[in-house]
Amino acid sequence: MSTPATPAHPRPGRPRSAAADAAILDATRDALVELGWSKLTMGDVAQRAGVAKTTLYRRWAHKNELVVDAVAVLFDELQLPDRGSLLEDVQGVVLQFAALLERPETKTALMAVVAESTRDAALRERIRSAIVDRQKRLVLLGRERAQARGELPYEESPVQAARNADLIFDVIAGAVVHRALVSAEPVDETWARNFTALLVGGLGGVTPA
Amino acid sequence: MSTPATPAHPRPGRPRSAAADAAILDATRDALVELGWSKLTMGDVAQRAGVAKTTLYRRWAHKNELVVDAVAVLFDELQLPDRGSLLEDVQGVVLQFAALLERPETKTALMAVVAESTRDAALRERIRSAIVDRQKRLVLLGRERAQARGELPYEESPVQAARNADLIFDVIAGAVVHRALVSAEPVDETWARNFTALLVGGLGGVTPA
Amino acid sequence: MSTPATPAHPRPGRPRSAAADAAILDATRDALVELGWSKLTMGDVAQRAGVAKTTLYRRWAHKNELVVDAVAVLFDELQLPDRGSLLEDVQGVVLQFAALLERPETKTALMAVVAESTRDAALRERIRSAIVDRQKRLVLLGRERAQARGELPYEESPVQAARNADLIFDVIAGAVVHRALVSAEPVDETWARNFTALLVGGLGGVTPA
Amino acid sequence: MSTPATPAHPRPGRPRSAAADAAILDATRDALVELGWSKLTMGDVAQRAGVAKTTLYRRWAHKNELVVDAVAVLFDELQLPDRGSLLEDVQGVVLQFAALLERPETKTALMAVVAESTRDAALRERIRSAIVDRQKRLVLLGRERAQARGELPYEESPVQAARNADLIFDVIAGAVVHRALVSAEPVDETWARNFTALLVGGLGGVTPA
DNA sequence: TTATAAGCGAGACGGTACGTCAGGTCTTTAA
DNA sequence: TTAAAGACCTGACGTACCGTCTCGCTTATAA
Repeated sequence: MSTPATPAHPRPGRPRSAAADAAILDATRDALVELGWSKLTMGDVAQRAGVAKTTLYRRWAHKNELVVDAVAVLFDELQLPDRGSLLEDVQGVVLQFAALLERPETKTALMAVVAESTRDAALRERIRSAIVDRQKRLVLLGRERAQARGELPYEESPVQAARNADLIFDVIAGAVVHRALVSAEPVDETWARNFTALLVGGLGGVTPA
Repeated sequence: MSTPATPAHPRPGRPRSAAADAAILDATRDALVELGWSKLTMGDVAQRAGVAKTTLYRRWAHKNELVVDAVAVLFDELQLPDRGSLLEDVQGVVLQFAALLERPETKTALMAVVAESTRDAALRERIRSAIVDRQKRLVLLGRERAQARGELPYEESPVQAARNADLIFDVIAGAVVHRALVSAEPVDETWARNFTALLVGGLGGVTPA
Repeated sequence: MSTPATPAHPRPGRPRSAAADAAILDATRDALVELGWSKLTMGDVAQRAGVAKTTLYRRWAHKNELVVDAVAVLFDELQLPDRGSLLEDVQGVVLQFAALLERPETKTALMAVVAESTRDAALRERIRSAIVDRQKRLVLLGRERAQARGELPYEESPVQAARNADLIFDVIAGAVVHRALVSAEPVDETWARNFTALLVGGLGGVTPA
Repeated sequence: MSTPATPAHPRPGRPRSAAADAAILDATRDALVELGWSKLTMGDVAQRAGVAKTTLYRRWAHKNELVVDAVAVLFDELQLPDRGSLLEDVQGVVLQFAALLERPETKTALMAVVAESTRDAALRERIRSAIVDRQKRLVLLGRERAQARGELPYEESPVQAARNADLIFDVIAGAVVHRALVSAEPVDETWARNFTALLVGGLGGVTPA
């Protein structure tokens, strides 16, 4: 997947088909929707993509890496619309994230690759760089806005700021994932409001609807 | 797995071996430690347990159900020691939960079965009844104590109380799981302290170490 | 199957059910008709007979012995009606034997147990005593009649007589079995006439229809 | 098993290994010798041949077809040496055939596949084309020679000639098989002489040693 | 009347082989 | 060198029967 933008000396032989790459990733998402993670097979993906198995393996050595790449792009669609207040901004991103987790591709794939990653450092790194770290931007942006609005104080040190962002990311992402996939309950407006209130106000100040 | 307490008329034929049940669950945990979820095979578990494959399949039709049952009992070890304050109680259970997730059996298995459950309602129900619902006791007990201590107000209605407990459970469990397995960062004393502070005080009152 | 007619001192305990014996043999024949030799299973026979597997195994240790016993009785139905001449007598028994081999029970079972017997001396002996030797009576009777009619000379010695009977038995039985099962062609009146002519007249005098 | 002589456009993909074919058939014969028909397993054959089970199943769907093909070639070794007279020629082929049936591969396999063929038309056809029909050449050649020598008359019609050959084939093959496998008695010089005398001279002219 | 002993139906049990399927690799021909 | 096609090896799958066992129960004879 490391294609140099301008190859100084183009490698000899037939060049790789860019169309194949796209077809494979599309086919992977389709297969995830239809079959789910555990019944998705490399042979089936190759067939859907109209590509030989060798072509697939030349690009992705393992099913889990293929799925991470196929799914990662979906997470980049998440946005943080400015809705005027920290509370509303968080609520908005929670609902967006929940909607993403409702899609069958992500629902079945995310936990599966995370599970695999507990025994595979390379996969863990790929998930982190392709998905997790990229989405921290939402937390950073949200905090910036809240600080600009005066809803949150500025951190005293960059280290503390980073640590803080990580913590908040784990809390928001973790809560939504747990509600949606483990508890298997809907993440609707009500839940999002209650969660946001808890997050902003803390246990002491909780006053759910 | 539903053995009536007092079978009025015991079923005919040779009864199932209780020893086999225990041996299989033990073997499953061992295999999880050594091989992880994805490399665990039914045949291997049977062999480790000194049991025929048919004996295993007679009890558990699928690998994921077997693993849920094998792992569920570990979650029952979680306890909520009374450490004097809500903050310290939460911190304590967070660290306990993190320690549990550090164990190779649970680390590799939990996310995997959750992933499978997204396409399998029966499995989802089994996870809920064997693991999730059983651990909500910790939230309920913690809240009770905090209310007795005057740290938290009493809920106005039972419905609200239940909804509230579910929310808090998702937040705590979700955050710890996300930190430990997705972000793959250690859940140590410092993190636990920061998280607890956030949970109790909310975003506004966050003052991490 | 060696139950003395009048047991001097009947063994203690509950006696074996004679009904079970009959039910098992009937069930075996039924199963042969429906399933054929290779798909017949001990468990299925037991079930058809309304009998536990243990009851079956207490009587017959192996499927092949059971089948020999179940089928042997059918061969005893063969008879040698006196049709007036050696030629016609042979012809008659050939057609009878062919009809027996057309029955699905025997067709599927006979060659199968013979095949098994090539590696199992005990089975070989059982086949010989339960089927083969019992049917030599037909040859002996036929020869007797032919000799009485003056169609055949009397043998010079008992040894030669026995050897001769064995040979003729092998030729008749072998030819019919080979035609019916190996060549898989019908043993009809025409064939029986031609075969009989060849057997009686020899290659030199063959004048088929 | 239908390999076109000159494939105009060779099929795409890796061609099947001819070495695998040979190794499998050899392994099958070895396994027949060591284990016999009923204990021969596809997995074991594959292992002996140093081939994956899938490779085996790609060529032979059933054990019985595999065995027919493995054994058929042995029957092609039968020859009809010119020993000067019809009587001696028949005697010679009888002994050869008996020797072939003494080999453990054929002894255990022949009756077994015939037994299976009673319920499987495709197998029946395979046996006929691979074994039975090919060996009728022996009868045809023997008759030709005898007719040239003036020992046998020429048939009046081709139909009659064919029918006659089939009959004689069934009688010879049937008698030898029955003697060797069903009666389980040796086919030695003496028996061969007696049988030949009976075949040529008929029951009336029988004068065994 | 009560042992004692075997038979019996039911079904669990440890095994072996089945035939299939998926993961990856290798070997063809064509581009 | 890549690509498509498909053969190949490996290893797990879940099932079917095997023949044995362990239950609770029945049915005989002998004490």
